[in-house]
Amino acid sequence: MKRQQTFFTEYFQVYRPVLNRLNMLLAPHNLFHSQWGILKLLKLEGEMTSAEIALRQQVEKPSVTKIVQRLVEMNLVSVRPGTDRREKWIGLTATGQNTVETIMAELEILYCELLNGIELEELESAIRVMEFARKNLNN
Amino acid sequence: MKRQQTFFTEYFQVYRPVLNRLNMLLAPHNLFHSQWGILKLLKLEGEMTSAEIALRQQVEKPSVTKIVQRLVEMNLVSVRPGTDRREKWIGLTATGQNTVETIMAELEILYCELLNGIELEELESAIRVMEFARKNLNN
DNA sequence: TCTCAATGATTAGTTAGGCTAACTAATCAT
DNA sequence: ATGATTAGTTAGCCTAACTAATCATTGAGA
Repeated sequence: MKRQQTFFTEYFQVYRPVLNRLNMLLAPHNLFHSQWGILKLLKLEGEMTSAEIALRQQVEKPSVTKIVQRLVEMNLVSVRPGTDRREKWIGLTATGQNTVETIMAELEILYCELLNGIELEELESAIRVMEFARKNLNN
Repeated sequence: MKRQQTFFTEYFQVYRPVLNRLNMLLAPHNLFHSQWGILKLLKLEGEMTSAEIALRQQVEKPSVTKIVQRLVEMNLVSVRPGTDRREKWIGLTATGQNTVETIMAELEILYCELLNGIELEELESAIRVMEFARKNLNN
């Protein structure tokens, strides 16, 4: 088997375990993985429209609508109309900011634990490989 | 942001694109990602029981039951009773073997394309990092 | 030997989170 | 002004996961 195949085999093999662990960490906050994905995006990049979230998360717009509605109900994000009145700008509430920061701190611990003992240089290589694949996929 | 966090951020960010691409490749074979996961497992490791598939794929047993039922309907896997009559051994049919081989060949091309230009040494690093994380997660 | 807890698998029912198709509302370009 | 495009939503479907409960079989101990 080619090493490229080994890479993706390993990639998929580690996905469920890491997802399960992530969901365990999110459960006390009543959040699921995809909700967290959007919250983190809004934290890192500030408010944006549904369409942009969809693009960034590589899902269709209706999927975003549904998740954002839940996040609004939970008072983690809020929506304000844009000057282009078709647009709705979605951003974190104060509660949302706090929640994201708390979870990020918890995640940092988890992630460091999981990779504790890995050489930094290897980590950088791994990051580069995945960035590379993602750029290739976007074309 | 710590590099460990960057790693996992990048890891999750590449998941949807790569999954979408994989599903595109699987669609002509009328397969979905989770079905493919089980088919590949059976190809690499030979026949096994539902319980073992569940363990290996890190999902609950009822999830396996449902997917295997579909694969049996599609004549890709078959089930034979074990000497312990509670057990059912699940394995690829001849058709299943062929299908898996075909898809593996297609995937090899895709995977090599996606990583074309990456140094082999970097690839090895990335594989090691993910293996390492997976082992850590299993404890 | 008989009982009963443990194990393997299934059934039933629920949920998140994807999708497409079809829609409304607003904007833009002729 | 009007036709096309864009942003977002709604409705309805599907996959793929989950839990709880059930059935059948096994094996170990009284």
